[in-house]
Order: sequence, then structure tokens, then C-alpha cells
Amino acid sequence: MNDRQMNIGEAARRSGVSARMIRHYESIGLIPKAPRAYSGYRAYSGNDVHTLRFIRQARSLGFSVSQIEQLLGLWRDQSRPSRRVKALALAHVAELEQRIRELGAMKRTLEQLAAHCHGDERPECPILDGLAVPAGARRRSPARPDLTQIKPKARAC
Amino acid sequence: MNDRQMNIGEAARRSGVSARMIRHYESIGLIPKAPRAYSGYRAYSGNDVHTLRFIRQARSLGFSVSQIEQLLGLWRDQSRPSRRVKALALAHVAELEQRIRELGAMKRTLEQLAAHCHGDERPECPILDGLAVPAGARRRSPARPDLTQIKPKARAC
DNA sequence: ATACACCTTGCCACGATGAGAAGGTCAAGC
DNA sequence: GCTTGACCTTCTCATCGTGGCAAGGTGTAT
Repeated sequence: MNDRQMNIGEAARRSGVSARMIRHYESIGLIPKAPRAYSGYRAYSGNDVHTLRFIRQARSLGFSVSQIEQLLGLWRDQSRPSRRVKALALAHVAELEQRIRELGAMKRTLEQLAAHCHGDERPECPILDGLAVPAGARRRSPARPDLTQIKPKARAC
Repeated sequence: MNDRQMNIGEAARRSGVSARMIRHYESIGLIPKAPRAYSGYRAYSGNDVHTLRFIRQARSLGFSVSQIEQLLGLWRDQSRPSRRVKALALAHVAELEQRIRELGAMKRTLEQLAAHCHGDERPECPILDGLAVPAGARRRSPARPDLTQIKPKARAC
């Protein structure tokens, strides 16, 4: 029943992946090039929609496109050892934890600064003062190398 | 002693902002155009370095460039009400919290999927199955009621 | 004079997504 | 037939912060 071919719009609606992103995924090789109808329109099957849903789900869990590439490969490989999938998933969990820790550190620092700020009409502001002073100089134990330096992985989500 | 003018490289070293990013910040108007020596080299003062450190610190706390623009404005305005700074900071804390929540939700979902995966040589894999099924349709897994119901917070191996 | 470190500008790339332009295709209604 | 409107095609540009590379000018030390 799902063997009906459909255009990109319907595939987008059914999968939850925008038509724009379907084309994008095709262009970067994440999904194979869709066959074209005589009109030049891309033609998708129910199976393709299934794949797109897989991709959307993986994206919503924060997997990068290259990770999804691997996941798709494992998904299609009926004889994969589940060990490899689990390793991928747990590695991603670790990444998520790392990013959560980084954001948490930012939040904590900022909250501490904000806690000391009156937040009224007066100009004195420990928040601005805190930003103006290098992070390490604000510590009780003056560890020279600023271990508080965090490097966001250039990947906002 | 800090009135000495310096080239971009030294300003970068002293502030912790790369020369590249200093030029970038200048080009997008976050910092004013640096005066040029006869050679065409940009000339920076100790004050400029101070500003750059402020920027670096704000970036490391996750403020966006446009937010930093506002913070710089408040920093320079000696008569700002600290209320406005605090509002900015707390709004950013809320953003951070939001992102942390999102990442935490991803992590939790992924951990739950991983917890049910044996992670051995066999191909069966609840992780891939979970990705293949739309999120809403995965309330319970009737296939293995013993695992899903007994272990609420199963930890992955 | 020659080497080398530093500076300049400019373009390209990342990742995932959105916006828009300019044009082709299809199906329904007259 | 013809028009309309929804849908499709490709293309380019923008986001955001950062890095890389290239080609060329400058400054200083040997």
C-alpha cells in the first residue's frame, strides 16, 4: 500500500523532513539520488519516507550528519553487530554530556555574577566587572592556566 | 606602561582573542576600526586589549556577538542601570537552561535506547529500531516487557 | 642582502537550515 | 483551447564563529 510513488512535497509531509532538506541530504550524499519522473520531479517510495523518518529522528537526537551516515549504514546492514551501534550511541551520549557540562559551567558562572548584581537603577554592576576581568583572576585559588576555558565545538544546536 | 601601542599579534596574545577574530570583530563593527600605523598595520592600546578580553570572556560564557554588542554598550555607559545588565544576563541564563534541557532530553532518550541494546555480536538492536520508528509511537516496547518494566534507570554497560 | 616573522586583504569551508528568485509542470475549472 | 494556483526544478545568499590558505607588503636581525 505504501508502494505508491510520490513527489518531494508529500515525502516531506510524511517524513517530517522539509523538501529543502531532502534535496540537501541528496546533494551531500546522505541519501541516494532519487529517480526522476518524466517531468524531472523526484519520485519517492514509502521506503524512502521510512529512511527520511530515521534521519529526522536521529537528527532530533543530536546526531550529526556524518554520524547519521554511519547509523544508516548499520541500519541497512542486516548482519551488523549491535555492539557497533551501541558504541556509536554511547559516544554520542558522551558528547552530549560534554556539551551539557560546558553549558552548565557557563550558566553557573553567570548566575554567580548575577547573584551579586543589585539589578536596580544604580550603575555598579558586578556582572560587567566580572566580564572585564580575566576568568582566572577571579578565582579563590589562583590556578594559572585557565582550566575554565571551554571550547564549544562550533556546533550550536 | 600599557599605553604602548602594539600590533595585532601582540594584542591577540595579550587578550586571548586570535588576530583573525580581532579583524573579524572589526569588520562586523563589534569593535571600532583600529587606527593604522604608517605601514598600514593596526595599532592597539592597552585599553583595546581590555575590551578584547571583555569580549573573550563574554564569548566564553556563551553570549552571542549581538548580545556582546549590547554588553559593550552598557559597559562603556557609566550611567547604565545595572538592572539592564542583569536582565541581559538572566535572559542568557534562560537560554542556556533551555539548551541544557534540550540536550538532556536527547541524552535521556538515547540512554534509554542504549540500555535495551545488548551491544554484542548479534544484529538485533533496539537503538536502530527506535530511530526507525517515529518518536511518539515508542511509549512502550511490548516485545521485551521484562526489560522495559523492571529497569527504570538501567545503566548501559 | 637575505631570511624570517609579522602584517595586509580576500576567498573558501564548516553544519544545518531558511529565504528568495526565476522558471518548468500538472491538474482543475472555464 | 486558456488561465490559475499549487507544486516542482535549480541557483544563490545568509546565518554564526572560526579556521585555513594564498599572495603580497613590512620590519628587523643577521
